[in-house]
Amino acid sequence: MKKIDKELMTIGTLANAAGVGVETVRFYHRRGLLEKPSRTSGFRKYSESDVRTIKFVKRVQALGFSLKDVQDLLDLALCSRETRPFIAKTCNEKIGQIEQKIADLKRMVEMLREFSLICGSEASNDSECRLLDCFENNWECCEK
Amino acid sequence: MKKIDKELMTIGTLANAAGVGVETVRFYHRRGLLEKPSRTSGFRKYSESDVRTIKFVKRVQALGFSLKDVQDLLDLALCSRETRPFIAKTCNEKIGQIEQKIADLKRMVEMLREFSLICGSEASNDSECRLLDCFENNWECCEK
DNA sequence: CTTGACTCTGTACCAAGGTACGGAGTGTAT
DNA sequence: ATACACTCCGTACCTTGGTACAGAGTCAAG
Repeated sequence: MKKIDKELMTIGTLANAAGVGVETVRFYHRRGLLEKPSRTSGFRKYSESDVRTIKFVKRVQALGFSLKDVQDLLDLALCSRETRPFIAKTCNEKIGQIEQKIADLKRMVEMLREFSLICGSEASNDSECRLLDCFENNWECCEK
Repeated sequence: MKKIDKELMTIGTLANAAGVGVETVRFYHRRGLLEKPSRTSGFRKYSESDVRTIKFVKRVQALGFSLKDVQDLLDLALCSRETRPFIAKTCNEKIGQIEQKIADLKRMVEMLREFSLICGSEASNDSECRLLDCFENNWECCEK
């Protein structure tokens, strides 16, 4: 049976725990998303915190951010007197970007809802129109 | 001077108007995002509606959707009696996806705001913590 | 002390979404 | 009627974010 060290796991165990492939972990090293791990005799050794890092990467990525963006977030490194202004600045930039995206997505949902309501209901007419056209024409093309 | 036809422009004019490269337009043809244009003597001819299509593609794409997703939206083709149920279904699926994304992004913003407030303000302590850790530990690492 | 699962490094490959290039044809202003 | 910008098609190449070997070394159980 394999010896289980609560604190130090090998790359395979880490990958499994984080729900990614071993190659992905190594790729994240190359990209600098994971810091260089301690090694016992050539094998990389990881802790729970690495699992959390990878899960964080995956979560942020799923929100439409690039690995570069994720890196920025991870690099918001220390809460210290010197780094505070930079942290505040970076956070605010990122917040601005995300809020812009949320606003756009909301408009998109509005658009789809309206399209569904007007063009997808039984009451609508039979004019030929596409989502795109409806959007551009403020839905007039679908109304009676 | 080049003859300007209000209704029919060549690929270069289209690309320029839509803010993309000529090659991108041709690529969109290959992908089926733009329908086959009429041709005068071998040259593709486009109308204003093609400009709008490309802008739409770019907008939706910027929200984190793939070209496949964009194609789905564009293919919500006709408001006719037969296509209505399908339109309603597709719209609702897409709405669900987008709302999920919005919810995730909102949580992300919350997280960043809190981090900025706690770790980026003068009042915070000097403990070393990363965004990631703060997130995982419910911000306790940064509090006095 | 061997065996089998695991790890190492390096390089090659993949899909998406373009971008660039070569060689030929077109069209229009002068 | 010629120059020159624009277009055609096909193919090759680029970046991002991984995946997949190959060939060698390592660990731990039996």
